[in-house]
Amino acid sequence: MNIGAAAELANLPAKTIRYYEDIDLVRPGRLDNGYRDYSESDVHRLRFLQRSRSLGFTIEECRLLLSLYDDDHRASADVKAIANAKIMEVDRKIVELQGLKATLSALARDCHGDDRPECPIMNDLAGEHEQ
Amino acid sequence: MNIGAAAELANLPAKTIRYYEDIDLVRPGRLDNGYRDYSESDVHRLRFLQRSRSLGFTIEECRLLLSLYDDDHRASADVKAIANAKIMEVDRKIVELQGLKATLSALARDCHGDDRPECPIMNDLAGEHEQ
DNA sequence: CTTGACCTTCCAGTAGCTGGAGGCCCTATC
DNA sequence: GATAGGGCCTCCAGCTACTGGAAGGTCAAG
Repeated sequence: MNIGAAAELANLPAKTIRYYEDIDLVRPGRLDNGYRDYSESDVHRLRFLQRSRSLGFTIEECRLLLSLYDDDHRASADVKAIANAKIMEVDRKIVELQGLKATLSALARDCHGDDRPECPIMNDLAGEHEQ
Repeated sequence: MNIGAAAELANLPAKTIRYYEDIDLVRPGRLDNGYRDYSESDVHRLRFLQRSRSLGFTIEECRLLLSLYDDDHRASADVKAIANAKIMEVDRKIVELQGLKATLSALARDCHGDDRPECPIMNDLAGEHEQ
């Protein structure tokens, strides 16, 4: 099948699929006219990629996950370890963003938000704070 | 003062400061030997930048904030609007990450994590799910 | 035969730096 | 005066994960 059809099935832009081929994540065949030709299993890999990307895994993590996907003798513990590492990473990010939000909210709360220049937010940014 | 001293005071790498000059966020003078020469007010701008960046503002938002910083007749409402927009953005991101975390946690919870290949995480990634 | 949709490759750009090469400047020490 | 070190300079490349666009080949329909 052509790249357009594969893109449809995998829910990925064709551009992205070509990119994935560039970085060796998927290797479709080629037709005589030069068009890429995707098999069912190629499409499975693409769907796997779009799902793992949408879950926040980086390309390199996806590469690792795909190799486990291909490995009949994998240990589910290895997969779980990757997932747990990602969960902790996501969690750190959440905490960081919550901190940001708290700081910004406190600043915004104290700002009159009128037509005068005086502004606690500006004061903070301008250095009225010791790191 | 030299870039090294400015970097120290602003808590930014010298490389980053040169980059900020490249994109016209700060314009230090030059000494006869070609070295950049930072004034107190340059350092204030740099500190402003590092603080706003650390609060999650993009470079373009920092540019806008700096222009308000320079504007004696600014309305604090304009600053507050920028902050509020950022808060909402951060909030959206938090919600997204919490969703990710929930999905990943559910998958990890159901995975035995032993030496056998069977794995609910892999099953999910492989498409045993209808979007 | 032409039109339009689809496919191809290749180049460039996004955000915000960061690393490194190659080379000049400055100060101190021998 | 020579040399060693550290700091400074510019310029180029690379990072992540695509995305847009140009220039051109292919295919099916009318």
